[in-house]
Amino acid sequence: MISEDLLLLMNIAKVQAIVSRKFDSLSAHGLGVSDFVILYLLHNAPEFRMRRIDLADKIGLTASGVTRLLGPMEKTGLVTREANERDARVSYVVITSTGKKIFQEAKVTAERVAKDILSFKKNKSLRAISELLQELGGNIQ
Amino acid sequence: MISEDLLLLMNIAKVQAIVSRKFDSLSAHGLGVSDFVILYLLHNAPEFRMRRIDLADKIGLTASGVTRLLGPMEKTGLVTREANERDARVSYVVITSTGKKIFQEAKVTAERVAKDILSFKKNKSLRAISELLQELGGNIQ
DNA sequence: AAATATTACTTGATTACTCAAATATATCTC
DNA sequence: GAGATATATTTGAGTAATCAAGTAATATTT
Repeated sequence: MISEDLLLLMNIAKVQAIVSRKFDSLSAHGLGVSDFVILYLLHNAPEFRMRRIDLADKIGLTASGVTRLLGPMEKTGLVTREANERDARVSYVVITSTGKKIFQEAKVTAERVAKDILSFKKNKSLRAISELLQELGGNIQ
Repeated sequence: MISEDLLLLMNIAKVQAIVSRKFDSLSAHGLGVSDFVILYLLHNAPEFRMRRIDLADKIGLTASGVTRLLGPMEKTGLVTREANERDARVSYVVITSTGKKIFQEAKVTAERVAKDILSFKKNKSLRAISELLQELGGNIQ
């Protein structure tokens, strides 16, 4: 009927939909999942800054999507904007100290959710992806 | 800094974002990814019909989301609505012959995209999920 | 150095969802 | 069999993204 490849990709989509709803608890910190990942990336970036385009690439969204996400984050003071002296097209995103603080707080929540989702994993070594997806609710066949 | 579990989930999100953009080619058939999956599930369901709630569960979305998706699909004649004689709360979704035809056409496209995305997989046996995600662009660290 | 192409980013219009609440029906409990 | 609870679905309001097109600056070609 349908290939294993296509099935796998449909199941990744399903798992992601389920998982992203579980991360709704990040909203207690005023963050969506993508906001959290952005803060994570900036927190680990050299000088706490990245170009928008590199951020987009790293997080797997389009430049447009990143622009939309950053708007509210600038407004609430999680990140700021800084120009590049050599190239006026570029504007860096920099995480603020508020951003770092919120990230640390949200990380606790996110880790708890992640642990909860993957709790069945225990000490077994890494399984094949389809088994993992199966256990995560990816059971389209 | 951050657990492997959380990293894994962030990478699933990233991969899904990348993959779903690649499936944009389904729009040539007037479908989004979720529309395609709905048609697939109905196509394989007994009597080509499912309750909305079961569809939601199977696809991994909320009942609300399913309602929103089905509206346009009813309008374009891919599916119809049928009542349950025993339980007036329930309305079945049934795939139409048009829906079946469009599904078969879209399946060709979807299979091509899936094959393209997973082409590197070749005949190797299933790899561990993080390696797979890595190859799919899930390289957040 | 002028013309062309490329890159970084933003914007307008749209889609695909979410949650919380509402509605309607069915099922349980006493 | 009346009242309380549970289930299936829809709706209102909002969020998180998309693409295509636009702007502005830089880099490349001629």
